[in-house]
Amino acid sequence: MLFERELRNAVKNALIKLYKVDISSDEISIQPTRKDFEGDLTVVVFNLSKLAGKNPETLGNELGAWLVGNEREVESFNVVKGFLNIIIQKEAWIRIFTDACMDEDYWVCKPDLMMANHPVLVEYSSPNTNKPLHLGHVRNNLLGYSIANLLQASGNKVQKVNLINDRGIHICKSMLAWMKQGNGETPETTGMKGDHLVGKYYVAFDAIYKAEIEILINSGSTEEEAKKKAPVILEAQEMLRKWEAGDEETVALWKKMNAWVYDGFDKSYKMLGVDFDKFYYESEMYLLGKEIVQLGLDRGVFYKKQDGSVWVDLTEDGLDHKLLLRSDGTSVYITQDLGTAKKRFEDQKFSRLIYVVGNEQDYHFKVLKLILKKMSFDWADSLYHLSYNMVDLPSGKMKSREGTVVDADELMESMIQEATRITKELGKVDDFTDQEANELYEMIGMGALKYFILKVDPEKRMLFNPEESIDFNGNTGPFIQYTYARIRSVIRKANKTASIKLEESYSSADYAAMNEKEKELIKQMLKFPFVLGEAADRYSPAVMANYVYELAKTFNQFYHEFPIVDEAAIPTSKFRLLLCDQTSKTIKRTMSILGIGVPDRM
RNA sequence: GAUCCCGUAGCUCAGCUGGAUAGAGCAUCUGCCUUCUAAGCAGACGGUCAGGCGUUCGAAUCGCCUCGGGAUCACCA
Repeated sequence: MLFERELRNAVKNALIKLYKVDISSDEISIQPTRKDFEGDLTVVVFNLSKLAGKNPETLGNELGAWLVGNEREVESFNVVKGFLNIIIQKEAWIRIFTDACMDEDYWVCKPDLMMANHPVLVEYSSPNTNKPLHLGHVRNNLLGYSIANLLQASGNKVQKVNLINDRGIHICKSMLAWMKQGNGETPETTGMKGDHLVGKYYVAFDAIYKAEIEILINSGSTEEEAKKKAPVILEAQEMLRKWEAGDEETVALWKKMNAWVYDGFDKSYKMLGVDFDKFYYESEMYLLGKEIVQLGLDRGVFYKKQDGSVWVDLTEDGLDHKLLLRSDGTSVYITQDLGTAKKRFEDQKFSRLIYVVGNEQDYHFKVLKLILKKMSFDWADSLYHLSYNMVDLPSGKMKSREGTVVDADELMESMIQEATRITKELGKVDDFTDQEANELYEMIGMGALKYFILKVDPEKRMLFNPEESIDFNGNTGPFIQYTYARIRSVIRKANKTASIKLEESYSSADYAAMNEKEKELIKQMLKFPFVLGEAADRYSPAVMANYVYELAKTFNQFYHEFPIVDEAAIPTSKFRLLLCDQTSKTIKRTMSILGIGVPDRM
């Protein structure tokens, strides 16, 4: 935090000078002063009072007096119940703020050139190609995209990658059902989005499957047997074998239906505003696992059973034995991930590899990392599983097969419709062209959705109630967008006057009578790089979301209380205009990390 | 059964490596548009921070236990 380090050192010196007590500076606790007290920074003196042999009250007063006498920027102090509140000179705040306004580097972390050849890989989205995206994927995509932005903004070179699960039994199920019931339907003939069309047949497969299971059960099979013996599942498995054998017809159908899905995903990604630097396909990666299995066997980390299956013993790490290769020689899920990780390191020499994957796979990634460490790849420690929690409905967990999923496309559509309705009702777009208005509806609707999801800490499970629409008032995306538009509007107004308009440079001597709200705004803006750092460390866009909300809120209070453009008070107006401009920039910058756009008018 | 995550206002969520009287929004109620956008501002109401024990000058935060919710532990992915 601003001034924190300086104050820490000053307190350390004071303790030496006053009491001959020398302690390490991180034993000194400094925090921003709470709102209800006067001050900028607060030194907690309880633990110091023991060392100095003074009671907290006396120590606070003596320390405060010393700081005022010896530190130029400390203006005054007060002591309340063992808390030493320090007041920093207004001039210092203004000077630092105006300097920061003219210094891009304050707000943007320059990329570290040393690390340019060691990018951070962020893997996210990673959908299956048998059904459209749902709300869970939305959280994944928004988080992944935003975290990539976050890391980039804090100086990393970032590569966004999407590992598409395009092969396996699930896609065979859709293919099979389409062959049986599709009558040659395509996205073109039906007008359906490709991913939804394929999803329709995935559901159709399940219906056939269930019906067959029931018949088998009625004719005396147990449920377990029936699930294994149903003709349609056997057909799907046969299809998978054909696919692996490269059967032309099967591969052609697979390519055709996957292409439909990709076309659909493209549209959803575009609407979500997310993108990728590179796509990987499991169909191209799944064989990589075998190499690593051989390597593990060579190194004696893995072992082979009689039946030919390959395992790793993790019991000494408190886990179990884990299968790495089936007895028939085919690879399992984790085998692919092992191979893929190794290949990625060889190709990219990443400094970090971040997997944005739901917390139901915590165990998987724990094992993945552990195995790589056992194989003594030193980059294994650079793997990080960004484990986010589920989105729940009031009825509980979303389940594809029970039809209780919230479809991503429908959700986005309904958000935009809601934005349209409210915007029209408020009469905000009477002078907009149709195109401008539509762009605005989309920006607001998507802003509401994205903010709603991103403001929640990734580790926490969150609840979405489809019955209640997402708010547009209060702690929401539109509130922040509105604040931005409001500021831009003020600046447009000021720029019409010759005397106040926004200028390139600003001399800090113009305004000394800064009020409390102005100071609060300045403090919040100067906090930006610290907040960014914290958000990046914690991989948490929620930190940025909560920050920008606080900033917007503070601005609105300031806006309400003080006139900005006033030709009878030009120096004040100019200073306030600078505050406005910088607030809007900070809002825009933060929102863009969240992947949310802000409008000039709304 | 074992392991991991979570439990803060009626609802949805903040609360950083322990610090002052636990904060927002929504909902309910009350004010404020003839001055820069009322998607706003100000106020009221609302809490045994799941419960207990412990560590500490100080615990929503750290440790242990109990209760409640969820996830994972496949020759599935």
